[in-house]
Amino acid sequence: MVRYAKEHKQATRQRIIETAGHRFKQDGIDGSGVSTLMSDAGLTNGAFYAHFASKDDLVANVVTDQLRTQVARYGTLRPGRQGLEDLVRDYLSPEQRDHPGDGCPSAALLDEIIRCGDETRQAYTDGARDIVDEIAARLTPANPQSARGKAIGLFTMMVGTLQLSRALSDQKFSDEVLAQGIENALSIMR
Amino acid sequence: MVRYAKEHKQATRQRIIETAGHRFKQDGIDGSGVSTLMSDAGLTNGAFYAHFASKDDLVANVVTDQLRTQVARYGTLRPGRQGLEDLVRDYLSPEQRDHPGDGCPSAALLDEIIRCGDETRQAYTDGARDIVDEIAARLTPANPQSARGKAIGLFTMMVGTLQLSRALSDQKFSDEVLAQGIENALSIMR
DNA sequence: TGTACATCAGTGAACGCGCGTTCACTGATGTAC
DNA sequence: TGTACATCAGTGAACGCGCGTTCACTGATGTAC
Repeated sequence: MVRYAKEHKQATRQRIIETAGHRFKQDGIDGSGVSTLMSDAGLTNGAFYAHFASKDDLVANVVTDQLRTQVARYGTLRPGRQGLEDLVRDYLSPEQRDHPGDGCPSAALLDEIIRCGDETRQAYTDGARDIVDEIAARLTPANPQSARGKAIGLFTMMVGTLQLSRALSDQKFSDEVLAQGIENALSIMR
Repeated sequence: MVRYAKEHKQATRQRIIETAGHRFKQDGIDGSGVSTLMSDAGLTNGAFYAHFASKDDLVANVVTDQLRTQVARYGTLRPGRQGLEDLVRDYLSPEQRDHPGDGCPSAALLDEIIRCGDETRQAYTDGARDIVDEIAARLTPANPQSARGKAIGLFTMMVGTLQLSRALSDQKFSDEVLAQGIENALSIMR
């Protein structure tokens, strides 16, 4: 009765979501056509609508997936503040800046998510909440209230710093922004 | 010999640049078509190419204009840290969040500028330098080195905070992000 | 074991649409005489 | 003072193109007997 392994279509769908995530972060959501996205996944454009109701539907799924991946990173870090410090140094590195496709979805897509539909913004909101919680949990057991405020500050500053460093065409200035970003992040954590 | 006042065409050009700035910040650069931009300025699409070589050319001019306007705001503030504090409170207000068309070009366009051509990114880089200088100048006469680092941190955090607050579909969370953003900004200034 | 059939993930051409851009034209204006 | 002309900011229809989406079809697979 089942001609293909029952995981087959699911796996294809997941592959589309992941390759689309990479492409969206690199070229933008508006800048990535459905044909390109499918070609990235080794398929042709026509198959798209067997997996998603619309491009918007894909976008919402990609945002969910990207933020889940982002949250999952926290599980792989050293415990407590040390792990957070590692994350900051990696996040605000020239490698991250120069490879947006492999990096943080917030830095790459935040502006575009603002103009997306409810489903996508809801998906982003849920993911952002989880990230803030993860950061806050590492900043304290002592004072949860201030930890949460600092977590928001740390997150927003890291996102803004990475974006600014990517926009600057003067590499020296860009490097300075990244380096100062690390200093400022560590200072917020203190 | 001159059929129209010699400032006439210049004034029209400036009007296009300003109305386009508003539209870009509201709907995005990719999301704003040339016909819409011209209609905003009270003209029809055909006249566009009498003023600009291409849409890219307009974008570069808009970015220059927007950042110049942003820098000019600093001249209207109370002197020193007090003026900066006023700016922070205004910048991270629900009004700013809910009216991107009238607000900060960095928060609204940074992601898209990253994917623009050299001319636009150069225009942004020059403007960002001026803004960082303005902020740094207000943070100190005492220690210029650390003031510059703090200025970068303040700027990036404000941009990231405004973007995040706009993306969140949960208003309570969004309000929290803005309020904490003010706390965090004042803390960096200290 | 072999053959006819049902399933369905994926194909690829086609659709209407809005984009950035071009261009022949208009019509209000100031100049020439 | 009046008329023919040159200028040029702006008009609006048209262009090719790539977008998101649709759809009739293919062909590899497992099932039935």
